[in-house]
Amino acid sequence: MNNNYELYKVFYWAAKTGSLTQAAKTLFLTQPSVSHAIKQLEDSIGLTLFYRNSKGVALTQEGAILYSYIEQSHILITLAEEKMAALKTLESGDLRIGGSDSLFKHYLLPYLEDFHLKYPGVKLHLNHGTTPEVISFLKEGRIDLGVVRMPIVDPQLQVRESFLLQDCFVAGAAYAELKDKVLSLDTLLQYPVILFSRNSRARMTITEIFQSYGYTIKPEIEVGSVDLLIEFARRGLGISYVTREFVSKELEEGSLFEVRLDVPLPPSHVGIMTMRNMPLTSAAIRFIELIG
Amino acid sequence: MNNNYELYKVFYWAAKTGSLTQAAKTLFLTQPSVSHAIKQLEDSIGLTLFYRNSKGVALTQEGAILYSYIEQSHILITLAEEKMAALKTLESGDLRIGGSDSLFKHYLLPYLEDFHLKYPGVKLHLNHGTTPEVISFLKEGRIDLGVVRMPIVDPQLQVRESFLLQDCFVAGAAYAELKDKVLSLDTLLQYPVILFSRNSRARMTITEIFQSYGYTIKPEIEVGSVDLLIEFARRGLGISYVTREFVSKELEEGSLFEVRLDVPLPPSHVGIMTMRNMPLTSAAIRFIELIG
DNA sequence: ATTGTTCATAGATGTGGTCTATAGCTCCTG
DNA sequence: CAGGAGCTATAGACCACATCTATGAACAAT
Repeated sequence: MNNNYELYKVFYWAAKTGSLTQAAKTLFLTQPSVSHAIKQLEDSIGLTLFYRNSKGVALTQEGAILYSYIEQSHILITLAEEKMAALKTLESGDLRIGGSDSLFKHYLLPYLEDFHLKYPGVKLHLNHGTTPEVISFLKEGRIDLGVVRMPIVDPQLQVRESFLLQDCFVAGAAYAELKDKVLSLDTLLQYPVILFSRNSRARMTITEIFQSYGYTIKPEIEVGSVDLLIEFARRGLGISYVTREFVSKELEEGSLFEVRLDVPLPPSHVGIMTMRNMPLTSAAIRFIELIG
Repeated sequence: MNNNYELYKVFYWAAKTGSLTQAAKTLFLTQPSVSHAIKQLEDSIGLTLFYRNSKGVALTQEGAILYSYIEQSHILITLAEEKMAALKTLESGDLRIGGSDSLFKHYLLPYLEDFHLKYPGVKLHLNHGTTPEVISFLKEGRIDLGVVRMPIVDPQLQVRESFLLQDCFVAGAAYAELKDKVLSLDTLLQYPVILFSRNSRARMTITEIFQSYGYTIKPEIEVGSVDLLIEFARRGLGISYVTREFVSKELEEGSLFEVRLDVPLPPSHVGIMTMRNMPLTSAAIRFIELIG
């Protein structure tokens, strides 16, 4: 017995409606097709499943036993189809994003809020980590997409450039004398510099920039979060290297000002990473469109 | 979404084996057929279910959710098919028989034992009742077949003639003087007659026979079971009208003897009744063959 | 490089699911 | 009792579509 499952669908409706004619209407078939399908099923099983009379059909004992199984099976398939539809329309599902805390807080938050309002059925899972950690999350399949600073070079990953971010040095009132100056790199190095402690993209970038000009940047203070970078700068503990967009509020209100340099600091994109050649969930696709 | 269930079978095996090629082998298809089927399913659902690589396929998040449903569904269908096979081969099932106690005890018992030994997986359900009761059991679908005395005339029923039974009058030692005589009906009526009390086929038959000869038979004693008919005759309380085959033991051992009459008592068949135009279960078919 | 996997694609093929038409049956109704 | 209105079964025709063969492309391993 290696039946075409389609026959069970026909059987289900014939049994449920008690009529081959009704089943045919439900399935958009003709009555002879249904009659034929039922006969096929009966032949392959080797048992009579229905008795027929001029009012329709009724299950035999054995047909009723079969129905008790097929009914359950049909319910599951129906649930599955409903679930799939829900996943497709984002009434349901999961979206798992990896990234740094600061990107979540300063850059992704509005998008996350927006997405959650539009698709409240989709559960959001945020996993923070450094860029290499996020990449391994992706490769392990623990997240659907990663949001990190460019550049990323990994043949397994597909990276979409998103928002442009500009890092810069900022200071607070304690260094007000620098407000209208344009500093050279070696001048800057005479001031205490506050850098992000972890192996972040930004930390690597600024180190490389100084090296390319023949200097070595050594922070006076290292801190573990962007919030502390900002806070320390405000309190006059030094000059922090931060992403300008993350301190826009402080720059506006004047609690921080940008320390300009005589060399350009290259901007960097936020990259949306996904696994190359791996299909995305509907939720992930939609979220990336949203950021787009 | 109104999918061909057959696609889910292909999906199940592709997911389970993690390989379209393996799934194809399992399903006795070619790999392109499976590939095509999966694509069809994905298109109709509107979601990607697998990601493909050179090692095979793996479920996406959404595919995994679908699989969790389809797997259960598949298990149920497999169980259903196994159950059907068991029903067909009589490893499982039910056989519901209606009839009189005396027929069960004196006639069907060896067949029931035989059947039960051959097919221990089939549960036997015995429902006793008078002939009209058994007929309604049948029509209500509470039994698969009825075993009663012929003749039965009912257009809804199909009746197979089975064993031939011969009713006769028997007496015990108290009436030893009748042993070698051949009695006329009116002579017999001078003795106390013991008849079955209920509206049995045998009771009706003997009443009609006497009436056809112009006599009325009125029992001295009426009893409610064949066992009592036999017991009362043995104890000399009268002459019992019983089925000869049911007292064969007593006739052999001499505790009862047949009272011969000068008129023939017509034999009657045991009839196996089933509903006309209603398919029988495998168990019922097999049992009827066995009696055949 | 070469070989052996994998899945995808294109196009040919033919099977079998579906159709139309019709018959047979039962029940109901005027 | 004839006629109609349900129902299912059967026969035969047909064509859609599931499946096939052949091939390509990508990747892994040797």
